[in-house]
Amino acid sequence: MTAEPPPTVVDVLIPVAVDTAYSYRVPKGLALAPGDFVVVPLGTRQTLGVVWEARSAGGDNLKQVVSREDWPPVREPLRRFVDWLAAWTLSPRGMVLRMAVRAPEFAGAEPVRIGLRRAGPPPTRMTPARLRVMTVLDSAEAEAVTSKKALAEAANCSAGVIDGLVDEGTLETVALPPDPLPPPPDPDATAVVLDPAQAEAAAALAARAAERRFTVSLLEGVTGSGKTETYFEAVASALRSGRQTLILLPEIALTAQFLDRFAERFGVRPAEWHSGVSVRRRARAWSGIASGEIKVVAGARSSLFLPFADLGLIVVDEEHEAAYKQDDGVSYHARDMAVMRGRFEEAAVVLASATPSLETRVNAETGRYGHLRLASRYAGRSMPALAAVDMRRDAPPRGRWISPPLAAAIADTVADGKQALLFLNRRGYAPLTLCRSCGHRFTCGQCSAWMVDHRFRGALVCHLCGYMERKPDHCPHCGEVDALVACGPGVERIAEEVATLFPDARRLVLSSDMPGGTERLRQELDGIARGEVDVVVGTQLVAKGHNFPNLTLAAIVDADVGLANGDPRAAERTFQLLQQVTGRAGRGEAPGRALIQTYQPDHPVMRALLTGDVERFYRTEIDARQRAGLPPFGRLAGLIVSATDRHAAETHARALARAAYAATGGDPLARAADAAPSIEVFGPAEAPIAMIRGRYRFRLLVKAPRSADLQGFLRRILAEGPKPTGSLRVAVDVEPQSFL
DNA sequence: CGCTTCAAAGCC
DNA sequence: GCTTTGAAGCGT
Repeated sequence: MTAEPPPTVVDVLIPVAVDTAYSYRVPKGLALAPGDFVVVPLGTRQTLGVVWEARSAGGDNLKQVVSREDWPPVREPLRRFVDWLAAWTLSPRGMVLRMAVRAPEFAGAEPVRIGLRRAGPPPTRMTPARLRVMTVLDSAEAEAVTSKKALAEAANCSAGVIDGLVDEGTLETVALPPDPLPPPPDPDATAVVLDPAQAEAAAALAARAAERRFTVSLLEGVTGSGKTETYFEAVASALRSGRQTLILLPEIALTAQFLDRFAERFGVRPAEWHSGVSVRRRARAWSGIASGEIKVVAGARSSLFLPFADLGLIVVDEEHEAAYKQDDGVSYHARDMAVMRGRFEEAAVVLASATPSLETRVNAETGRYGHLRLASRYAGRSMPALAAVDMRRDAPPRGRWISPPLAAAIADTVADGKQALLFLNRRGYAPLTLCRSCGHRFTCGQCSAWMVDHRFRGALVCHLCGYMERKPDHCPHCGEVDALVACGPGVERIAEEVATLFPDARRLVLSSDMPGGTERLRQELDGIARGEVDVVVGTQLVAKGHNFPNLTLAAIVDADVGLANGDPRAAERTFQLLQQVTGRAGRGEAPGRALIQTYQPDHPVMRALLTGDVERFYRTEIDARQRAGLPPFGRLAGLIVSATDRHAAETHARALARAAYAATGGDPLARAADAAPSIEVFGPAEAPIAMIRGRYRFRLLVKAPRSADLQGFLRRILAEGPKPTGSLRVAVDVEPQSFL
């Protein structure tokens, strides 16, 4: 048996928008294997890349690899995942690799932390601030080494005082070793108490997590059934077999509350991975995950690309959440990609939700996924009592939106020292402003949608394209002063109504456009959980996987919003959202109730919510999907055209639609249900335009009965259709479906 | 004829 | 994605 000759040529995938791996010559004395991080020349610059393939032949006229980075290599399952994901989303492999290597790029730059310790006699000139610093240092342990910032904080002085002491020679700086990693989560840290239904599901999941085999399970449990505690037992099982776990959460659900719950069960918090984590901590986490020392990561969708050494379990919490869809750059659905990552890693995947998506339900029903159910609430707690308020009969006074029955319910709740949640999926004060004198409607100059009154900010904002202007005091059309009227409610207006009705109640408005970003939002959510608010008025983000133990009333201000917006998922989304919101009530000791204000109490979505006949709702929706050939039975993809110029985006989208119809032999710009034999294209007329991060997006939906048809078709129109120019970009977003 | 601007074409 | 390149636009 002869030893394998060392590779002389390597194909290196580079994290830029290129699909092919480039070949480089390996310099003598450098041993390279697939997965190794390398620095290679690219054009005039040098860049980081990953060895994708290694060969031992030819390559004389190639450029040479510059060096090898001493980082843990990208393991084969992750490399295959990158390849697969790129093929599935029709994006360049380099762009997918980019998502996996963004963190280690910072790793090399991790700054050394500076600590301080006593080094000499007290300063000649002692001041109160200096004395405080000395006291802090003396009271600390023998090796009193802290960071400068921490020391300054402890001594209640500025960092300048400490610098002064260093100059005097009283203190000296030392390079701190990196903080030792916290101990691994302990599967036996606490005695676990589960009710029989939970215990049964937990045992099944734990068994799968111990199997070292790819499986997918749907954990479907009503709100408050203790899904989290149940899947924690799968985590414990993975820990016992020494394998790692990834818990995927929608970004917003990654709160202190979740981490604390984890810590209660396992003794320590899991490693965190989301946009709010600092570069240094991310670099630390990255290497800990790659080395296998970090056992459990709780992360947002970007954590799908982490370099796990031995991933045994992936939990996707709130699997139905639309937030799992990544829509810029590479478009992917994190839940589905989690399933595929699990497949490549031979890991168990658990999808958890109270209101699973239709495609996951179907996958469970057909036996492709395992199906575990928790039908009732944990610890004998009951589901909230549900009631509809028929707005045709119990109408609120003119210009008000809180009906008398709802107002009474809020009054009872607050009087009882409990919390009430008013849900309305509409940001701002009022969705429409018009002039009482001439009837002029304020519309967006850029995209003709209604301008939404944001009274807190004193502005009119277009929710479609983001255009914003100061709110004028006179009508721009007829010049009349003080004639502008706000029509309809937004959360701000509901909050105003609450203030009028209950002046003494502590109120909080939560909506995604709130200043302060996700960090502030997390704090507010934690604040509500601590009972610092009486009445919360919020948009959909209050629906998301948060536990408010003191909340006993959940009310839907207008349940009909979103039912008639043309989205093929409108009914499913509305049902999921409202079910999640009503499920917020009564999670603690006290029983909860939910009120649904609607003008259509007989609508199937309301019926399902009110009667709790979820099965019938799913049945109806799944049948409708099957008839329409939509996912999970047919395939749907979006061609997303985006540009900084609206006209360019629209024109290009139309041209692409034309190319698509031509390719199907169909009739351009008509809904091609009958014209196209196998591919159906919904043209731009059906596609909403939106502005995200300064770019107009136009979406062209393409429908096909089979995945292969769709992939080939998209490839063809992308190759043969009009080429995007300038700032125009085209991305492909494949809707979730069964792909296993 | 030079200088700026902007989109297109490679990158091994 | 980034860098180079080359053609078009504009002014002297």
